[in-house]
Amino acid sequence: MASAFSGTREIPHDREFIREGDLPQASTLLLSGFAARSKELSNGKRQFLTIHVKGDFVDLHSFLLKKMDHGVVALTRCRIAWVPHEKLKEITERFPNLTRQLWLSTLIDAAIHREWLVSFGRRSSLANVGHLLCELYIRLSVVGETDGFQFRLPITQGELADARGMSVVHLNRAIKGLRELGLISWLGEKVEIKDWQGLVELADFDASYLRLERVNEDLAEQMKPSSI
Amino acid sequence: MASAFSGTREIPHDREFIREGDLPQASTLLLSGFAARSKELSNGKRQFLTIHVKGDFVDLHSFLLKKMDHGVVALTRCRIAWVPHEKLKEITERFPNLTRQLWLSTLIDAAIHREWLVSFGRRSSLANVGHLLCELYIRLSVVGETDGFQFRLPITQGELADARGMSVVHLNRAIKGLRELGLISWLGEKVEIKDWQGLVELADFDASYLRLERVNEDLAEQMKPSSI
DNA sequence: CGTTTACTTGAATGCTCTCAACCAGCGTGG
DNA sequence: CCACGCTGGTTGAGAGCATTCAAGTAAACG
Repeated sequence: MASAFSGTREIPHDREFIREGDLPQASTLLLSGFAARSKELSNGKRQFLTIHVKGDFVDLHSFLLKKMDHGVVALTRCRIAWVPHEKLKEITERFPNLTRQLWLSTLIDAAIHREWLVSFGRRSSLANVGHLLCELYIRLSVVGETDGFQFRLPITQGELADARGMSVVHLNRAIKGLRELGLISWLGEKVEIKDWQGLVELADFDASYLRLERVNEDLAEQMKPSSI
Repeated sequence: MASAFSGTREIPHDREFIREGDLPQASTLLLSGFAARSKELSNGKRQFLTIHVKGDFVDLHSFLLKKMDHGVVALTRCRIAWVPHEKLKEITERFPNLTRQLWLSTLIDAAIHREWLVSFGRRSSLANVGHLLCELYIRLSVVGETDGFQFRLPITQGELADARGMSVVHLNRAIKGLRELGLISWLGEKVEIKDWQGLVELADFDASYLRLERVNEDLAEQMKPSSI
């Protein structure tokens, strides 16, 4: 067979295309657009757990975890492809190398979770927001979605607030603070980091947790050709 | 060979036995005691990322992530065993089933991270602390370290504060609050959950993310006998 | 004993949230 | 074409939450 992926699909903006409690039979790769893993509390509050960009597996973990402990929502229109779990199982039986890369990809997700935990628990609100911008900048640049220090971030402040565990108002003021420090500019969907070094210091950002070796791209590459 | 584990060691209380930046050549299993993954900021603040109990792999992810993005500190005296990464590699080459179980174990770590993210971002301080108590209660009961609704938690409030992303004083008041609601009692190291249902509701706790199938124990079991 | 560590409490400060209002841009229907 | 309603961004104000500083208590230890 030519590819591990079994199909492709468009997801409209704002659709929660994977739901908490689901038992997916396939794992989903984000081909384009932005998505977020999301968890809701019984009081209606929402917390995002990761923001996904082009090239990310959004629920590779469901292959072994079976039941989704969170949903995945399309923050923009998204294009996705998917790999049946059966195929993943076959990969783990026959291709140890690729298996380790898939495993690694989920480990990087966990490393991102850990940085977020530090942001939520111990960073100031400016540093918290700044850290996310650093993370997104690096991840987007790896997949060729940046232009110098600029990138498109088609996400509302309400969504960003859910990604940072704060209220919209407070998030807005944090952005204002970063602007006033001359660290960033933000017009519509266009974000520009005006002072990378300054932002990195403010946010205590160290990119090494992201493993810039283009893991996900390599992954998609390996699963595409007739190697499987 | 008889076992994937290549040795055993005692770690004294309070020792950070794995450090951020390390490149471990082996992964560590906690045989007894409590440990915490820990990250420090340049301003000196500390954030714990998980609390580990008997039976947990504390740095299985270092097998593929190579470089530790956080340290691991012994909260009590600990007994550990370790598996060389070489051995893990061999396992991934020859034992797909065991490989998936190891992978799963790291996925459960990530699921715990996600619950903590929700706690930090969107739960009240009482619910945040309550949620950790629920989590620890379940995890300890799985490894036979509970007695009814009681368990030993030999961890200071300062450490608990680092695990919840709050100040000691505030953590202390949250515990006081839980006590006053009649949900728990806490004398020295003895914690008792007086009203499990009430605590679960307050904390919005759903244990399914922990995968109670005793994953880690099964794992240790499989790696012990002469199957490898 | 005297010292140390951990827990507890009070008080003041500062951070963050909610509520509320206002503005700008955009699409729609009259 | 324009008025209208909608969504998203921005700001002010007050209330409530969480932090820090400081002090006091209690148990553990040499």
